[in-house]
Amino acid sequence: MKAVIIDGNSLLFRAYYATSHGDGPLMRTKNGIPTNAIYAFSNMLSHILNEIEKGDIFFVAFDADSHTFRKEEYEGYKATRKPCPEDLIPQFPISRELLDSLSIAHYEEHGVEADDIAGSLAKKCSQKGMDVFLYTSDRDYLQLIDSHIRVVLPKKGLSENEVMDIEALKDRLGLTPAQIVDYKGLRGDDSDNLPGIKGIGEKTAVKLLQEYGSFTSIMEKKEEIPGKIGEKIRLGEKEGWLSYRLAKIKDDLLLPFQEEELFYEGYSPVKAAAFASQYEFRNFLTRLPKKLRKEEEESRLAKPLFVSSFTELDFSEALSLFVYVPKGNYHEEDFTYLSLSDGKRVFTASREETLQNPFLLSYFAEENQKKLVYDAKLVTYALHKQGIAINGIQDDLYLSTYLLDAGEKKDFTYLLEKNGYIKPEKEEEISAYTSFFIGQEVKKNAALLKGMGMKKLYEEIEFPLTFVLEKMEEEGIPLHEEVLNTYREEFLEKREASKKKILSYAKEPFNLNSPLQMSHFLYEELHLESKKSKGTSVEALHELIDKHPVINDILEYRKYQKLLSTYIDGLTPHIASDHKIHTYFNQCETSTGRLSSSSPNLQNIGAREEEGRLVRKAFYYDDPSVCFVSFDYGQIELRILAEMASSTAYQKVFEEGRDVHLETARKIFHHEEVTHEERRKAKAVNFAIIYGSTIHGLAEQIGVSFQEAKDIITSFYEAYPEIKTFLDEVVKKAEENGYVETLLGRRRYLRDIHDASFPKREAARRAAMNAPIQGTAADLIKSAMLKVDAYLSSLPHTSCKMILQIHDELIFVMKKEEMPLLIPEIKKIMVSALPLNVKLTVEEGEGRSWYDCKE
DNA sequence: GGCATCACG
DNA sequence: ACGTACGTGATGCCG
Repeated sequence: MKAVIIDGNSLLFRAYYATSHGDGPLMRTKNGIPTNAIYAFSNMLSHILNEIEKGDIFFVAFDADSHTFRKEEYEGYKATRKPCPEDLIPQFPISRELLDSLSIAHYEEHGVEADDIAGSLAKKCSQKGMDVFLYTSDRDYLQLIDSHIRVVLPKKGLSENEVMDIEALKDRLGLTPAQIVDYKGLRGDDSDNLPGIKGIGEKTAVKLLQEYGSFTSIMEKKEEIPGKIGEKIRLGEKEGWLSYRLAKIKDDLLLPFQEEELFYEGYSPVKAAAFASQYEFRNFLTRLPKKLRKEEEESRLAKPLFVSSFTELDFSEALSLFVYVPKGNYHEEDFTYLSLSDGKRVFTASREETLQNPFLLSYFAEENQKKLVYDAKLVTYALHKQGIAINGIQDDLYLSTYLLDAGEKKDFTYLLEKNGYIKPEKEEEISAYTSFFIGQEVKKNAALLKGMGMKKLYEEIEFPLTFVLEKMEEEGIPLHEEVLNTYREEFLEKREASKKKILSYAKEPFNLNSPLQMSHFLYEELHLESKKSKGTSVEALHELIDKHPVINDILEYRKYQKLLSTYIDGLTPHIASDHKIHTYFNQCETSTGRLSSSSPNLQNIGAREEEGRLVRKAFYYDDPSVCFVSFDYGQIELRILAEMASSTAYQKVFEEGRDVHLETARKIFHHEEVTHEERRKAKAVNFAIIYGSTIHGLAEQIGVSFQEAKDIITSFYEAYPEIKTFLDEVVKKAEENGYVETLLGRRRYLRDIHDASFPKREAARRAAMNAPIQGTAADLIKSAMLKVDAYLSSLPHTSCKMILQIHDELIFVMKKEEMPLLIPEIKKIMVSALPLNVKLTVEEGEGRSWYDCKE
């Protein structure tokens, strides 16, 4: 049998320094609690756990505090130690939580040190014939070694250890275990501030011990020892004895427990999961050995009661419903399984079984039967796809998990594992287990969201919005393939012409799509040079534009290649059998609260350049009386900045309907008459402010010197001082709380805000400044979408549908005859979607195709 | 699967 | 001494 005994303090210190940097710990939770030592310590523990069996002794000893019997006897004890690092202190109590979460025994006692506790236990275990392993980085422990006791010292990388037994000790130091104490009596110990005998160093100490055997026999024969050394011993006798006594680890403490109480019985995956979740250790659970899971816990967790009829479920409260679509592509693929659970029992049905079960179908349709789901948008779409009506969805675990921390993983297999469940393999099992735990997680999340001030954001914005997005995805947008085909011809021709020109400058043909080969062509073959960038990006190519005619051809080639690959060939396969594009509006993807769009992305269809914009001509309705109508907010992020910063001067610009970039230009250039160029620069300044840009970044962007950029920023903040105050406050908040928030309380955590690396920290600061602005703009348009949707739903006969959202823009399909009623109403709803002080404007455009919506 | 590039707000 | 605008998704190389 094995006994593993750990010096918790020693290993925590070791763990701390191994994972710290000049600037402090390398890890913190999103709330700023340092966790680096705990993390490394937990890795050590899981390492050890992988090497023990149930029934072995597993025990951790700690120092209770610094008042020990040694300190009592000798005031100088450990007096030369550096103070404990500030960021390690809060990790001591957490280390106890960690051990408790793994059901590992630990003990500390006022007045004695961890060594004494560990030493006393080790001796007892040794006497009982157990193999004892003492884990520590403190070499004092070497004195405890005997035929059963070994000391395990961590090596540099922490992943490797050095095991010291009697043999190894003799080999390495030439001493027996008992002589470790003798040695310290003679030599002293700098780290514990033990003086030893003055004038006796390493060499002399070892020599004396080899000659006389022990400290006590040296002292007995002190009068016989000749020369200077004898003199020194007699002179330093008192200090020697003191050091000898203090260096001796107690091995006869009376401990208030029996060894049998320390047998390791395994850990509870639930408790371990709760710890991992609280301190944000993502891989913690996966590193723990499965064989040490507590069985009763595992069975309680992993084995819901499977029932064969869904009528066996308890319907008195909301049921959890999970719908499994293999790759999540619910537009194209059918669901394979769905599961319902009341928290104890689980019922699973295949798609075929579902469709043949009329009781199940009527349960789905019933509004009064409340359902808790993971991804309500998917559930609704997947069921609608089979012609199944679904009502009464009350809560969405996917959405609430996203709101709690947009940066955290939230796919259901991850959540299953994180909560201590085994990782199911089969689709049917995944479905079953996920439905099984949705209920309890949804409740936990609701409480968390409430505590974090996001209850309203969840209940009144995100949750209802998911059904609006579902409708938009189902509705889709018509795309005419034959129009795309005409563009394909045109773009192909132009691309090939450019390709031919480029290759005429090259020695031999090469792959123009390869950045590597392209840069070889530019820099090696043509010997082009530029001051700054080395790559082949648009910016880099512009640097070279005057040096060689091929650059323009490359830019042309790139343009048509992009259009062809992404917007012509990329879009075509997404045209569904109804001749429409059904994009996915991802509601839980971005860190700021924006939506994103994928498969295909309809939020980045050409708009800035004419040829890219042409693609929009392929989006139109066959019925000529049906139009695209777009509404976009003007300078939404700048207005929100003015609002959040409470800058009345900046708000006034908008209130009076003035050109904001022109006004900024006047402020930063200090004159009324502004040139085109000055307005362009001012526009860049406004963006720079929103993006938290540095002076350097701005200088780079608008092509002025560092000093000029600095003056510009200074002038901007002189004109609008509240904006500087606001941005400073936001960064301060990020540093203090670990997160920033939008007007509606949406959070963004910035873990890198305390990072040791300067660039990472700076990036986090910029993100901190931008997130409240971009996120509040997202809050605003989401609120508008809900209100417009409610308005359209209130109209009994309208055929108008909201079909797209592009961050600051909403696009509708509308019958011409309805426009006079709907357009002003939608505008009104959008500009008043949230109660703000700053004035909002919405521009509207309409036309047969998407292209025609803007002039 | 990561990187470079480029489309959008 | 470091390297600089925020947020996305799709495509095509390359190892």
